[in-house]
Amino acid sequence: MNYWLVKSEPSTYGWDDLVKEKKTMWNGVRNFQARNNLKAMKADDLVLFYHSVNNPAVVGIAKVVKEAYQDPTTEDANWVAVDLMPHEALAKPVTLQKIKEVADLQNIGLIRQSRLSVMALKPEEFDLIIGLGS
DNA sequence: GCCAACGTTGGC
DNA sequence: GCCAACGTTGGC
Repeated sequence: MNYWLVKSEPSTYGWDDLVKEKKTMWNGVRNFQARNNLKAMKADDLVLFYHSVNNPAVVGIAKVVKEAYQDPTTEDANWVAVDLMPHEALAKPVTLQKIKEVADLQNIGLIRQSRLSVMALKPEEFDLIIGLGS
């Protein structure tokens, strides 16, 4: 079991949209590092859902339902998509500000590489963030 | 709205 | 293959 974090701008596609749709195709990733992470996702892996730009915060937990396949929005075989569904909403959002206050979370991709849109989390990092949101 | 960080492109 | 220029992302 692996743990991940994906970012989305709520104005483009937010947690509420995912809950409403029950399932979404996570596509449009055009960055090699993020792509490699998408390819490494396995069914049932848990994915923190992070809102960027407006009130940046982790707002929910999603689950991988379909592993990487060719991104249907492009002919380019470099790019893949996965399918995600909502797993559990966090009782309260874990803000970026909060994450920055936790010493054990200073090494996650979110902090170190703020522009990466799909990143891996260690199990203990995942648990810490879930703990902050419950 | 601004600016820093970073990825990508293109000239040489 | 290097590096400057440029575009995009995301925090503030």
